[in-house]
Amino acid sequence: MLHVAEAARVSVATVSALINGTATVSPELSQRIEQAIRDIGYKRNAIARSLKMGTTRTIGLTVPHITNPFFTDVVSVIQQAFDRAGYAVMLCCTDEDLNTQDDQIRLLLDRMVDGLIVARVGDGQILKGIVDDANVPVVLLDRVCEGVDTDAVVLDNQRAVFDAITYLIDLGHRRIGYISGSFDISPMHDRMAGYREALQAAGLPVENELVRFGNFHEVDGYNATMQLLSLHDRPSAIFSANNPMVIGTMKAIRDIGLSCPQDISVACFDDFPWSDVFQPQLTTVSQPVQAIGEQAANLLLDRLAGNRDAPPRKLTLKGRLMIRNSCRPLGAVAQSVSA
Amino acid sequence: MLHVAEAARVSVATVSALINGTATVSPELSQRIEQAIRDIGYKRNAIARSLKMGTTRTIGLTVPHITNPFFTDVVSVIQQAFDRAGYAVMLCCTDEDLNTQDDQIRLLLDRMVDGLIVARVGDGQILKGIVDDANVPVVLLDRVCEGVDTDAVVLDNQRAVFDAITYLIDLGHRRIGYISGSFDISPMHDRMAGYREALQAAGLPVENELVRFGNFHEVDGYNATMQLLSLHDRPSAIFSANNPMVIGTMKAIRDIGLSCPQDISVACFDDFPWSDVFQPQLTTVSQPVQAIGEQAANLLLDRLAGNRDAPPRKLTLKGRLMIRNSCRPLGAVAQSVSA
DNA sequence: TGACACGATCGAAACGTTTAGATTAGCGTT
DNA sequence: AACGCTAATCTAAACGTTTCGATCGTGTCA
Repeated sequence: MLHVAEAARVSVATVSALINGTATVSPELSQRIEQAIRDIGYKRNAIARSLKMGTTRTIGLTVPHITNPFFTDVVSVIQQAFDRAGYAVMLCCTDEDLNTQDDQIRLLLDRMVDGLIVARVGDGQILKGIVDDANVPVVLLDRVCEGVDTDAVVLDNQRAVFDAITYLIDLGHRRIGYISGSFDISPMHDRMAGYREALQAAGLPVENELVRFGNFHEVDGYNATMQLLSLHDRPSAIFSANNPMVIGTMKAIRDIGLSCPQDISVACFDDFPWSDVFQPQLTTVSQPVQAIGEQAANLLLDRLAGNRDAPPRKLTLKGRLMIRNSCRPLGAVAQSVSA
Repeated sequence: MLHVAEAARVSVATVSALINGTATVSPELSQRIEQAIRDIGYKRNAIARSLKMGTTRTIGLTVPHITNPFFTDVVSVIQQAFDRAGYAVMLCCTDEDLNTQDDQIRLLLDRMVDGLIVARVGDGQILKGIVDDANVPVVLLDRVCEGVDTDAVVLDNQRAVFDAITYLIDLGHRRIGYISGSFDISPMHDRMAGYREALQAAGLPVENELVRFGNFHEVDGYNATMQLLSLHDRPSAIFSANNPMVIGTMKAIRDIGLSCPQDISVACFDDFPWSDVFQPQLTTVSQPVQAIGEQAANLLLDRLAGNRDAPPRKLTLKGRLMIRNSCRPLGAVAQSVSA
């Protein structure tokens, strides 16, 4: 900018005023300055600007896994929204690991991001501590924490799973295996509650042997399914509480020599883009990824626009059960349906 | 830092020296400073540091679509690699749009990223122009441009498609439909060349009506497939040159009332994580995503470590044909195979 | 004892912006 | 002619670091 000012024979203040439109500058000087900018190929240094202004127009986004199609879609939507608003987004994947998450959030705050969207992992307290003393707005995505009182957009997980399990029960299933992620994040807690609620509403017992836990990865779904299928009285249906794990479920079913839905019905959380093309077409709980991403972005953009003092807002969206052909009717129901 | 210095009754220079280990500071002062840092909860301002040092320890990464599983995987690997190296990564999705890409690269350069990994879109010249006068190292990912002479990691696309098409020919297919992305990026060019080469090597004609173009999206694959299937003498096999488009292909086949592989064989570029679980299990060309991501990261990290003047390096990796059950033997071959 | 080297510490400039406040010029009013 | 007002422009400080060179004791050696 100094060079531009010299070349145009004006002060840097005038150059700055012209570039930012913060003051009127005469047509004559404007022209000289613009010419100089072109000649020199000047580009404003955003770092210096950030230092002075105290804002980077950059936000941080952390998700557990970008390869999980739910997060992939949400990240994509969020990225577009901030792109439109002239913000850059720094992406971090925490790999469902608490320490990684802490490091990455610190890395982002270090870099002076203006805001944070976090699909957190693990204990909320640590996150709370980190976030409290960095004074930036935070939006929680998909997963809330009790201790942290801030904007959030989540799904009505309990209701969504309730609907899915009730659907299975209506099909005649009585022993329904359930594969959960670990309980330290809210959705897994709520989804499990939906499972229990549906069973209880139908007067069915909640049997511990039918509930397995995994750490969100395909291999965890595989192992959990293997265990469920080895039970003396094995379930006739399996619900997987997250998307990558259901791939493990399908592989286990295949490896054990069974087939879906003939031998065992399967449903899961989170829709796949291709789920109605290949066989079996999985019945899934579809999250409104577009809305989730947009709402999260809007909440943060609103804070960034200056609305700092509004009380925390929590948006709860509804999932939708996408019924396809991976669950088959059982027993009496099968007959009445096929009749 | 000023406050820390005051609290510890030392100069800011000494605080800086201690924090960065750039000079020895006596145990006594060290202790006072560390205490002050804890008391105040001081965190170094990375923006100010960047301004002074001229480096942000941040890189930019642009891909056409994060929802394309190939890019999802590669992004994930790259993110991990830079995370390990203490770099943040800013992610942009260009949506296969040239203007968006230009804007985003400018946005990234504005923010003074130390380097750039680009899976470019469109004409290389514009990219070249932008990149030339921002003086940062650039690594091209997946797609090279003629004009731009810089580090790159790509696949041997021609060979990979040659192998896939040859496989189809060996199965007895003679009319093989081919759905390409638009030609302004190198892989589409090379993949098409592989298609032609395979046909010619087998003495088969390259028929224009069997080649369709799309813009990488599912809907494009759908339309292209509809056209191919409406031909008077329709192909017995279809190869889709990218991954999202093959979903469209499968939907078109379903909607038209045909089935794969009984009525028509399908193969495509890029593997899916779930491709061997659902039916039909797609035969695909699998790219070594882990290696691609790591190599790209390494090339850039090497430049960032100071190796600026080495000549451009171009790494070419090999794809692998994953044969599954979406292509069936035809005619005489079918008999000899089943015999 | 004086000269000297060395280690520890500090002062101040620099990175490239933004912006508050000062200055200047031009013009209309009284 | 003196005055004030406005619009245009400039000067200089500030943002929070890093780092060069200067300073100041202290101990060593001749």
